[in-house]
Amino acid sequence: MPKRRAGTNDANGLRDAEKPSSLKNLADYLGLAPATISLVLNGAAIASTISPETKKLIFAAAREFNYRPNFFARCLRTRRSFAIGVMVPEVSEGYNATVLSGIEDHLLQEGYFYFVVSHRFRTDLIDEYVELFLHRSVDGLIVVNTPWQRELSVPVVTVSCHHTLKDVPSIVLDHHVAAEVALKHLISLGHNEIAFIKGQSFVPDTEVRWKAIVEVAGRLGFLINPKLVTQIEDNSPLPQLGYHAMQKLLAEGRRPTALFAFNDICAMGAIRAFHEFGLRVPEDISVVGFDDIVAAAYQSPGLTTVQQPLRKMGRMAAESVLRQIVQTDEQAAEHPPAQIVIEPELIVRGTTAPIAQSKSAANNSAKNNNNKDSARLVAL
Amino acid sequence: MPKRRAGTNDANGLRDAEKPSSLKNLADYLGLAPATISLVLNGAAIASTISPETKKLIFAAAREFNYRPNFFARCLRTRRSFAIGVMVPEVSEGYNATVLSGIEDHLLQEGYFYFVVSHRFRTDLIDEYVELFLHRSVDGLIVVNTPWQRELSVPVVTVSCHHTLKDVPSIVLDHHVAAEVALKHLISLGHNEIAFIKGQSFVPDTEVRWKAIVEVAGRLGFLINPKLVTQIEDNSPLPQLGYHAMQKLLAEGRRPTALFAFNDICAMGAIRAFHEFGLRVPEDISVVGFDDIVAAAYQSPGLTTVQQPLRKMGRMAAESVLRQIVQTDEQAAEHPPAQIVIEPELIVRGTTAPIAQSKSAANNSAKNNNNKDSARLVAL
DNA sequence: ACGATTTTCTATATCGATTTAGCAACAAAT
DNA sequence: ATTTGTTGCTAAATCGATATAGAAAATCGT
Repeated sequence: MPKRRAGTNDANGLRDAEKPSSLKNLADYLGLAPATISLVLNGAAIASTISPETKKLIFAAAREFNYRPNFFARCLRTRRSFAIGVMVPEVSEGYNATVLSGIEDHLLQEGYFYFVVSHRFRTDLIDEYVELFLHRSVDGLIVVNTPWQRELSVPVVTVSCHHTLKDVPSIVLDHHVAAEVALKHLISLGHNEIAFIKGQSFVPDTEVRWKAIVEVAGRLGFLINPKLVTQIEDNSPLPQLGYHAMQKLLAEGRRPTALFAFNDICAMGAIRAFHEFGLRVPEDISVVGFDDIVAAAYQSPGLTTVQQPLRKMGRMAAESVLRQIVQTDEQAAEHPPAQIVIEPELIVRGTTAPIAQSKSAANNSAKNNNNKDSARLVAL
Repeated sequence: MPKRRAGTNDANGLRDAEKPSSLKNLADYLGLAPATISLVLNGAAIASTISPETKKLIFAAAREFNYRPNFFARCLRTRRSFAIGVMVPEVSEGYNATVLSGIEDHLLQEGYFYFVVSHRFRTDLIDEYVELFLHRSVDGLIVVNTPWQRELSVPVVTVSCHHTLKDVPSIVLDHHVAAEVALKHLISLGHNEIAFIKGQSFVPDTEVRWKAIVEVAGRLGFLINPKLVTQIEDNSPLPQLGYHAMQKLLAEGRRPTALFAFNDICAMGAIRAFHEFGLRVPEDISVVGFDDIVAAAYQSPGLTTVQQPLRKMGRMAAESVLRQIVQTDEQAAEHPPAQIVIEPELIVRGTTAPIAQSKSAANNSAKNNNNKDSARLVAL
């Protein structure tokens, strides 16, 4: 049984008992060794040999003084920071922000914090930030929507990066399913002159998605007209990209009956271009976006789009890094990390309609609920 | 001059010279004391007494072995973490994400990282996260768009929190100017039946903004019709809020000629409601949003809105915390922290038009460039 | 030639925890 | 009465840097 000294007995003065915020002070106060307290508070195996009364006293004192072990001291000793580095092209972009929120959900719930950096597709920054992360001893890394080919000394998980590394798990969308639901939807509405906007070449999804579209089109017997395929190139999330792409196409005299855009943002820009050419959406031209960022539902009419469950993807990435981190500690390479393929879903809203629809309604939003399609219908 | 030992001489074996990643190893390699190296690499004042040749050797070795002081050891000793905690209601929401990107810009540039947490307006989470931040020894805190009344032991800066704390600097919008530009714009277009959507009561901007509107309306001699004022209450960033508010209003038989919404998101929801009631925007009803989130420009027609320079506000917040942090080290309370008031700007796009405009154009986007108004005109 | 400086570095305590090896005291077993 | 085993704890060595007081060697002044 430890002999507790009154706080006022302490050489340093009266109110000493009021501030044992370090382990040492707490130990002094309780008349125990720091080691004992640490052992008990951390629930170490050996703590089972400590007498229950002592434990009770320790817990009581810890609570009384609201003792929290110094984070850095602990990190230094245990080599764990309980921090994850997250790399995105840009925080303020809807896609990344939504993935982030999924990541955050899980990490905070598990007691981890995360650092965010935005590289804006500058490869020098990507490398630099990796170094900074390692220097901060993050316990793991989540890389979102970023060209990536590195294995690191800490666990890494990627989201939509399409790398070829064996030991880096990745979360990716099933782009074949995506292409299939979108094309089938448009084809079933009677569209055969479909324009496509491809993503920027530095965006990892671009190539994979386009290959999937080409492959699926072939399988469905749909002919892609190369004249209707455009690619955006600037590094900017702005709808100008889609706007200019479609302006150019229309100026060339092309008149597609539908558009399948690389993402919702350029779909919105494209719609603006259509309006300026006097084309109504969806009466004159149907538009399918990609991602289902929050703004997609805000549009009127709401944007029909291929939904990526971004939040879920972020959450899965977080789960995967944490799993690897714990695994490293316990049984290394037990479950080999794998690629996780996510199924997208077509969200049919107001920007798609059968070809050559009657020219009536400007008030269209309530109408297309009749679309018979395998897809889920979403009110707003 | 230090006598350098060859790495292979070392007791531990051959390739020892290849891994002096700790100060001690580096010291062994150079035949110097750790203290010497630390002093030199940190450019301490006393390092000026160290011979230039030795310094050169130290720098060379540090570069050769890519030496980086262990972050935690350093934090433990210096009581600085070079990390800032950032608290937002929700990362994935456009407003916060944009502020975040401004914060990030400046922090990373200055060698700081940041942790993000989303509290979703749960006051218990707000308190809990503050504790976690303090436990992680963040050097400062940036609190965005969050009810806040605490002073802490570390520097805090708030963005749009409207607290009354003397020593916590805050970045806020000038809501009087905001109300003025918006109301003047609508009034100059001939609107006198203006509907208002107020924000949720738990959002700090709500009350301040509404008071400003009332005050400015009075000054302009504009009569606010209480029957046209609605308030959203759910905690959800979704446009449903604006949608339902306007649905209800229209169902009651009210027919405002314009709407000034609390934010862009509910403006978009409101527009959806107008469409369903067969009202065209802007021909039948004008809409002014607030914030100018990225999606506002994507709409067609583009949303006329009061722009908050969110990114800049984030950047200023970051500048302010860092200033305080450095100040604490040097001359405490030299420049007393202040409230920084930011001027908003009206961005006129396509959702506002003169009252009783001819019913022509569905194709309206290029039109309103003729609006003579003090506001900036934005193409897309 | 001897103390006083200056130059150039070093020893050591510290930051605050974790963790392993092991000590003391007493009970049980032989 | 000695060995063996428990029970209940502690000492001391880390983790890797920083910072202060001061030591050893070289230079200088007289």
